[in-house]
Amino acid sequence: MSAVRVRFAPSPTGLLHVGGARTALFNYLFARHHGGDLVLRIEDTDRERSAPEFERAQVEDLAWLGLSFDEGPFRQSERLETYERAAEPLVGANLAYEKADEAGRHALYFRPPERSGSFRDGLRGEVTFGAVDDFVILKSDGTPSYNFAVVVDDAEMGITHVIRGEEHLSNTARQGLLYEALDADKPRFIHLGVILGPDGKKLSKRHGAASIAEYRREGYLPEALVNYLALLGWNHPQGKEEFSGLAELADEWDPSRLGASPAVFDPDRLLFFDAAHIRSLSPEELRRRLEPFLDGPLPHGRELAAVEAVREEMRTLSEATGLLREITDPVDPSGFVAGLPDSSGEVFAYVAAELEGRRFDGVESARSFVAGLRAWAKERGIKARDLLHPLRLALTGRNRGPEMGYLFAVLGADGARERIVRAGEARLGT
RNA sequence: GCCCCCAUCGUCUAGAGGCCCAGGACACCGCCCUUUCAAGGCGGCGGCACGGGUUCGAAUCCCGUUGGGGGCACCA
Repeated sequence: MSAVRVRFAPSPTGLLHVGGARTALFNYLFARHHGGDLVLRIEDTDRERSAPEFERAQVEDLAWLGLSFDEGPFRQSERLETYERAAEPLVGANLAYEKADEAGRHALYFRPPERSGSFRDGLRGEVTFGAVDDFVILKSDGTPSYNFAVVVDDAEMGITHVIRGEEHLSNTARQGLLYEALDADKPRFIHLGVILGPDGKKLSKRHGAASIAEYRREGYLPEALVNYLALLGWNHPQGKEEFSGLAELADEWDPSRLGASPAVFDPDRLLFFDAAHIRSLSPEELRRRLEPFLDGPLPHGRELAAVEAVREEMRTLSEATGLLREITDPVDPSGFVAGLPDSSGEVFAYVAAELEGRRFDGVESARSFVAGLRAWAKERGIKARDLLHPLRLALTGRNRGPEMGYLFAVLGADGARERIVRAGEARLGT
């Protein structure tokens, strides 16, 4: 059996979408699994709608996802003679004819010898069809039609497996007829179920953030998107659902686990995977990824502590700024001092004194400082709650947030002390 | 209208005749852990679209119905 060769063939008429990304991903994984090649082909035969910016943007998004190609990009717009040449034998065999429309434009039509037939789909078995009409193969502007260009290219490029969305099922009938007329070997076809929006219709711009670029901007991790998309129409033999990234997926990929049903895109589940992948990053790596999403520098000298402090709660990178602010925003103690327990005065005084001249060397040292405070409180007969909750309020003004150790580590001993002193003063003032 | 595809919890899915009065994950709810939120652990809610067959036995096979989706351009 010859080596596997697959392709991803987007048309540059818009941004890379979730559906396209998933098709690209499955082609990539299929190629990797079989040790074959993945070809990138740009289907830019629509002169009106195609634009180089879209091609660039899509290539960039694919790269961002980590999907690399072994060959290409090939552009159909640069292969026009190939299609013209391919059409000649069809004309000669009387299987193609020219016809003009009302506007006087002359296009070349294909007349299939048979109007029905069948092809084998990798996920559905034999698909039979009927009622194929004549269709255009060369448009009046000299560019090939989609169905013709695809067949000529897939044949010429030696594509062994065509993996694409199910919306192409009816095209495959036409293309099959073309392969036969051209006397070319048909590749194997695998049509993935379409991705649906929440309303059950094919996912599109109407459904909101459906472009990969947009997910990138919103701070989703490419590995999370890949993880989520991989599970749309595919599953792991042992039911494994969390994959660190493309490398692991490629290792565990098994094409026999593909399904043919449509799947509804679920933003909640994507978010879950994103949060999980964020939590699995090291503080250093997360800091690096966070860079473009922050609106200012991280607390100087305490950058990694800040990253760790928000890592647990973050679901997308863009949430980091807000979460960080919840720790570092200035605090106005007047709002909460009235509700503080009586022991707070003693707590604030003690902690402020303990903080004097101290330095935290990362999260661990802040944690052991907190452990010391706990021990002291226990000795003094102060409940952990009456120690930590007033402190949390003094430090951030909020009654929710990351564990206490992070707060000290992010604010620093001096910063924390200042806030505690002010809370203590505000308390006496009431 | 014509052609085609699909059909298990709200969603993603496991299930390739007995292991299933259907398992996992997301979401949701509750409990535990915890200074709090989140994470984590435990538990709950919730599904084989319907009708006929085939079979000792069907979520699993066949037929039909219904439902949903995709496609029928000189767009790809």
